[in-house]
Amino acid sequence: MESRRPTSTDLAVVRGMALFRALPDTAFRRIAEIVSVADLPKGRVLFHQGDDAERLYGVISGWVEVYRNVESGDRAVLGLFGPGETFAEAAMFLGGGFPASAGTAGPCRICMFDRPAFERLLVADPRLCQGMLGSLAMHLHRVTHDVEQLQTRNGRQRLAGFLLRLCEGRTGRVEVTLPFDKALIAARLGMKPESLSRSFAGLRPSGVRVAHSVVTIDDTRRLADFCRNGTLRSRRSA
Amino acid sequence: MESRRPTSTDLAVVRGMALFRALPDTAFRRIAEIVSVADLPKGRVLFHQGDDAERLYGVISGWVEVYRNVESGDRAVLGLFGPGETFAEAAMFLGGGFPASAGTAGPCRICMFDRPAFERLLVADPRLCQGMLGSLAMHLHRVTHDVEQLQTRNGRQRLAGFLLRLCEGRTGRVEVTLPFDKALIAARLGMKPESLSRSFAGLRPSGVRVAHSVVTIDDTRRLADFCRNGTLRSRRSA
DNA sequence: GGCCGGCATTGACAATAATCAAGTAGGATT
DNA sequence: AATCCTACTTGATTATTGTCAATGCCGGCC
Repeated sequence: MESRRPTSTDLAVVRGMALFRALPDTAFRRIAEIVSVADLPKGRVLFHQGDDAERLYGVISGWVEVYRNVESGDRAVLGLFGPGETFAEAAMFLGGGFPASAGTAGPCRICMFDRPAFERLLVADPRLCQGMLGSLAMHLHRVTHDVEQLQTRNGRQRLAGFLLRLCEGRTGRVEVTLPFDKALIAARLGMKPESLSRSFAGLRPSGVRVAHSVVTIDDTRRLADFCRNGTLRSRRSA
Repeated sequence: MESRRPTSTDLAVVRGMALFRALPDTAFRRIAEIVSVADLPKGRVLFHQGDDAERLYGVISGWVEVYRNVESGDRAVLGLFGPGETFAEAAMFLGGGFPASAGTAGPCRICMFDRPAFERLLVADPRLCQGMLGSLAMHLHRVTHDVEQLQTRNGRQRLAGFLLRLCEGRTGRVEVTLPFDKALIAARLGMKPESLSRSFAGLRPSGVRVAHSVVTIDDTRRLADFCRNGTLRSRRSA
């Protein structure tokens, strides 16, 4: 993988990462010295599960997919990471092999920190340590949220939740563009592509229409309601 | 909740927790000074989601259940913690409210660390910080594993995996005792109690028999095989 | 012992999702 | 324009799970 020094625009993104946000400028300068970036096309593998975890990664632009191949042959998508997000912190911290694989879900620019250099900074700066704790805690929350979704919601509801997160706070009538392939979305939501198609169809009564990769949501509140209560009936609750 | 000072046996368990394992004795003495323990009956709530995260918890003996109540009325069990394990680290570190609730899954003895005192030690000792990072990383792995299971395996397979973990390395013909209610196991595996019953029934052909809370596994290898490959057919793979 | 209550199982059915097999629609290539 | 390819959709069928209702089983309690 051909890597190069970061531009100042790249550095601006790195500066905003949860890991480094709390650092004072002087400490961040050390970080800036050890980061390298690379532009990658879609479908490139960053690391395989089992590889030595010798790097920490971050996304400058585009999306990265973290997944595991299970023995039975299929793939569990554990996370999708976008601009400003870091991943593989835990693996790098624990050392040993990566517990999962990662690859690009589209063309993207990533940044990397070599383990030895990063670790030197980590032990030397308690604030970086705090940042690392914060990052891990956030990842933990996110994954925990996935467990909750998988345990308590059906496919349609999980898709509704996914679409609503794409809205990023906008409400009412919203049009969003799916940031990656539907097959990947399906895997991310823990279902097969066929089921995703049918789930989209099942959301039509809740005001969701799809054309190519553009999704129109008539009313985010209505969709949020469906996400919670399942079918269109309103009764039921604890 | 009536709490008291830890006995030396309690402290031995605390000493072995991943959070503190790497600390030298002198540093651990500080920890020992701020820990308190409490004996609780089954069904006691430790904290509710939303409560101020003012404590870090650990289990001395028994089992604690961490769960979330979702709007639609049902409950997602996010984790079960046994002797020597800590939980709520992330919440305590991030501050704010607990993202989930916790309660005892049976009679148990827990230990607690108040946030202000613990945080003072945390910022003062990089090794404690490392321990915290290690703990969070482990939790992250565990939860990630749950996502993988939920995404790629059906109920029977997840139950098989659960039983195998109860075997703790023993192989061949093994007899295990379920450490808590079946309703809780069901919730933990992301299914309804009825489905758990049927899953147990479905594992009979793979050499699993249940009586009360005692499960007999004819051959762990056979069960592990089922856990991977699903049905009893042997074909298929990547 | 007989009664009661909680947990657990079973049965019948509906809902949800996987599987297998065609089909369709774009986009790129030639 | 004809083609090919890939991503996606749809249809038919089976497998898996949830739901609701009924029952069984065991332990505590009178």
